[in-house]
Amino acid sequence: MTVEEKMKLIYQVGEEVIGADEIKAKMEQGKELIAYDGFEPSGRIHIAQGFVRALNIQKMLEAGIHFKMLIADWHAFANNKMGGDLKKIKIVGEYFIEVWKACGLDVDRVDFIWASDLVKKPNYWLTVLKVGRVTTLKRMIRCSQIMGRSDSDNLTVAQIMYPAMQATDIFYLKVDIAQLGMDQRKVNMLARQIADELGYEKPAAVHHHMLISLKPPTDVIQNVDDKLERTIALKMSKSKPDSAIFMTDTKEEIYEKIKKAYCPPNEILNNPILEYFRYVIFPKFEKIVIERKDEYGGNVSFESYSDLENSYQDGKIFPLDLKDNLSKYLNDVIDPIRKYFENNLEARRLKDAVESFEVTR
RNA sequence: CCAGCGGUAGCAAAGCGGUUAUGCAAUGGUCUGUAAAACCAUCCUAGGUAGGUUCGACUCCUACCCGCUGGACCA
Repeated sequence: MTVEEKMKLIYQVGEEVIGADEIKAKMEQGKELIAYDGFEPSGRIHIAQGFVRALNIQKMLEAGIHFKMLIADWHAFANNKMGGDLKKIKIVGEYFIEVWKACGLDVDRVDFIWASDLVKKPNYWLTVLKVGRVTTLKRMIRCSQIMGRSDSDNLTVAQIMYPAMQATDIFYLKVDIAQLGMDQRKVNMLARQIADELGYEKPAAVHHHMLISLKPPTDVIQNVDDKLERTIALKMSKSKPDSAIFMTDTKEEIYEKIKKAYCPPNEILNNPILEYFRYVIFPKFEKIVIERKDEYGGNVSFESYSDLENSYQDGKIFPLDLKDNLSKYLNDVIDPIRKYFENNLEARRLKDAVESFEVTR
């Protein structure tokens, strides 16, 4: 695979790529690049964290990039997830890995690294302090966005340390590409900025798109000017069941949530239904068929997302037809995962355990 | 450690020793071959915790817990 082809894959993953030249240069030198993502094991897993995440990792692997997945158990602990119960957090972490396996992710080619192990490395905490030394408190607090908090929240000291840990993770995992969601942008930029000063490799950043909530945007969100703020305000939320499709949703739940979802006719911006087609369905199926009754125009098929988008914008597809077909495809995506958990005893035990836990925000 | 102020439903925010706060969210309905918007209805055990006063406490008193602000101590 040529460097150009690899870069193309990277651009498929990233809605934003920072430091593309740096990535390219390293590839041309023949260096094996390391990318990473991290996640807080915190309750349920929605379709973006599960299925879409697996697709993106697979693409990075395809581009010949070594992928490390940091299971941020200590971060989740610091952020009061699962009531701060590390045992539960670990079980949730193991469960997430099972979900990715079920999604067909080639887990043998991914390095799963637990934060609880990483923090034992020599001088990890010294590096956290070093990050702290070169970062003002205000800037660190602004980074609280990465853990789903805002600067107006009453943050604990552990939460203020969290971004410093995450920057340290980037350095300790020897990351060339920080491949996380748009919501993680602020730390990645911090890490880029301080890398030279602290004597670490400067990471490039490939930020993937955040799927927007199925619920309609409120006026408050509409009025937010800052692009990043908007993205974060609009994203799906684990704590709002109707805002997202979960990997564990039943067929009925999928149809119901999609039916209730926001979907303005002819509108292609901020339309969650179209987003699902773009980011979930088209990457999985080369061609999709919108089935509908003859009286509404009969079946139509599309080979690319942009064709579908154009048709929708022109009013050639009625929102409900789009929705019902989306539900069908989503169920096709999730059904094998359901079966995996039904048939695999160990996976099922993890899932049952996770579902018995009370989720804390 | 001390003082002042505060803690009310998922969130925000009032009054009141007895009689519906309210807004947003949520849920149901009407209207559209979806959703949204609009309109109507619903929201069940709201009152930090434990006691006390009282016929009756979210409201008054005491203690404790938590938060905010300021101060003291230390340096």
